[in-house]
Amino acid sequence: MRRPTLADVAAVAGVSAKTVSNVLLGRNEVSEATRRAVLAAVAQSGYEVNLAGRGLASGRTGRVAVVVPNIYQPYFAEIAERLILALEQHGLTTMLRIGHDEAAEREAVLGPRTRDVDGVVFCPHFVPDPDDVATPPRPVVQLGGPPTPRWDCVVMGEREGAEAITRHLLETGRRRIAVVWNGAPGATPTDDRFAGYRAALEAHGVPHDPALVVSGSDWDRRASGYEAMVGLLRSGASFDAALCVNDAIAAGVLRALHRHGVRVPDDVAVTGFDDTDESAFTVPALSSVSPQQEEMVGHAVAMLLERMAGHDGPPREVRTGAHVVLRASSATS
Amino acid sequence: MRRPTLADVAAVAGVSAKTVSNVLLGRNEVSEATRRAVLAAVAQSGYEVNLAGRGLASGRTGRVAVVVPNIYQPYFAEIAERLILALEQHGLTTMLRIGHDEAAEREAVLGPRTRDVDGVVFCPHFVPDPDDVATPPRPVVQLGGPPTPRWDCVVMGEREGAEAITRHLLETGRRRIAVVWNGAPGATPTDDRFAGYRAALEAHGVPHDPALVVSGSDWDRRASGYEAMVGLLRSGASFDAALCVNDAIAAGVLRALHRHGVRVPDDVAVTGFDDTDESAFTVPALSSVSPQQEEMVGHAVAMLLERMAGHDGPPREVRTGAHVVLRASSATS
DNA sequence: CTCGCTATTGACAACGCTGAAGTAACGCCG
DNA sequence: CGGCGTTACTTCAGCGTTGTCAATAGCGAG
Repeated sequence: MRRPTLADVAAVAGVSAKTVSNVLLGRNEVSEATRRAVLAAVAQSGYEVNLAGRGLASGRTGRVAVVVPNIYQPYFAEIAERLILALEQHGLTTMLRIGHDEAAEREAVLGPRTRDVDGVVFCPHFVPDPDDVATPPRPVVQLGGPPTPRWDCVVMGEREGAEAITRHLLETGRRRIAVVWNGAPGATPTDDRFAGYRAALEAHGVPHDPALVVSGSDWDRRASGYEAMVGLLRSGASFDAALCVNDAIAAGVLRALHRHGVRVPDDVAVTGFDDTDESAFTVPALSSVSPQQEEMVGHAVAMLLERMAGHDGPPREVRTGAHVVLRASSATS
Repeated sequence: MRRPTLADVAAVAGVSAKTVSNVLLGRNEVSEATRRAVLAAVAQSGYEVNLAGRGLASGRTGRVAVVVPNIYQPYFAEIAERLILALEQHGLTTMLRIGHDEAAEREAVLGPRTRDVDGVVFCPHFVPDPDDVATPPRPVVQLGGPPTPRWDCVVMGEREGAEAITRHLLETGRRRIAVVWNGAPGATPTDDRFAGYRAALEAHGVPHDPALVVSGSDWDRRASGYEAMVGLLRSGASFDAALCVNDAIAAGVLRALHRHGVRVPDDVAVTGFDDTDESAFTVPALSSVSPQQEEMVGHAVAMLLERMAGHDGPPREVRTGAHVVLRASSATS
């Protein structure tokens, strides 16, 4: 049995195909009586629009690409899930693209393989080279990371959040704060967090010791935090806190400290970032910085919809907040 | 500047649009010289196929829906990520659908909103009612959960894995094994795991105590495991092991035990399931059952591709293995 | 009663691509 | 050398929808 088309519905309702189309598109130039008749015919025949046909005729696809570095990290998984659901609310389907490495990420945002989408929401892991970034062929909204003046950006309070949690460490008496990062600061989307850390140190007149900055080989994996912390312990450096770039890294750090008999928070306070579901369940529970994901996603979707509707102003930047969530891992020693 | 079409490429190459199409589709009725000329013209003009047009003409979309209950759980996140990448290898793009609740899951697999896809890969969380399940309007491959005789299934060794890890607990002297589940056994896709547990008990002549079976309110969240274990502790039941339905639940259980001063593994051994990235980083590290995800995904994609290519045999069932990974949480007390 | 306006609806032509079917040109065989 | 199968390509129609614009009806004003 053939899938019903507009023409079939039209025949049932006794109107033209175009009128059915108008009803389904919510055009207002349809009388109430016709609308009802058409909707009844649609329901009766089980009609569902064919997106290929619509796409061809209208030039829009009803699809949006969401580009994230991965989804094994709860932070990105949550973002992606929220985006999928929010976009679905607006009748848009999501094409999830994984920007594993720099090339994949670039390709997903700018390249032709992400074809036939009306827009892109982009959570960067690599920092796009500003000179290199061509104007994308469709609306792009960036979520997180340092803002690019190339397209609309939603920025969480990365700097503020990092500054606040560092301040918390300083105020509870920590002075030698190790930094466990996901790459050399200066080339990651988390540079703003690092800047926040530096600012807090400075405000407290505590010198920054580069020897306390470490990073693992594989960004964002728990194993990477573990490895980095083991390296730091072996180096013999002394420290009384570990500021981790995110919760996954912090989980690895906690494990490394536990394994080496370092007590948390008694000997070393540990903090994470992102306040993922996991942070409440590590042992001890992890202090973290909570971004306002709901709000971030809302802004991103709103801006993308505006752009897709034709808004053509200059790139915008929306800032959302972040607040510190204190748990046992950074309690006063 | 208008996006180039087949006709534009054809003009450059000096052939008909259909010939360009043939080249791009890999049809073999094209001479080598023409093929080269066409490919050069494609490269020169920066042509990219318009999927709406292709879809309309060919009746296929090049899209596949992947339905998972959520992606905040690392297990499903990994599955989804692997599927996306594997399907991409075959030129298919993925529409990720979240089957939050029973209705959403049902709708995503069978319903019309998952429209315009050539096939579906489905990771069940709810058990579809066999009588209720209509024949889906497109190929479906199920990944995990109890197999349905309705479509192709890839089953991991759920029963065997659960039996093996329960046996391990029994062999290391545990006798009162609490079961922390994600719902009442009998109505979840993890029933096979429960059956494995029962089988192991029986083989060892250990009686099953229903009082030791608990489950939290919100399946699969760490908080749910925490809550369930707190309840069990309060009940005053005595037990020397906790068999958890998955790693997330186990993480919550570990936390609850830690909080109540119960030593793991000395007083109580804890085991998880799925061997997610997290399991190596809990304190203590979590024994778990590792499914062979790579293999599962490979089978699923292969079967789906066959179906999409028109294979029309009866539903098939592929079984993959599972093996126990021992870590500190279940070491001999 | 007629004109002109608005509100509603319809006819038609795309949109870009591929399947089916057709057409040359070529080589091979009897 | 004519017929025939094969190869390499082309022509044509149509997939299901929407944008454009024309057509019609209804209605109030003059």
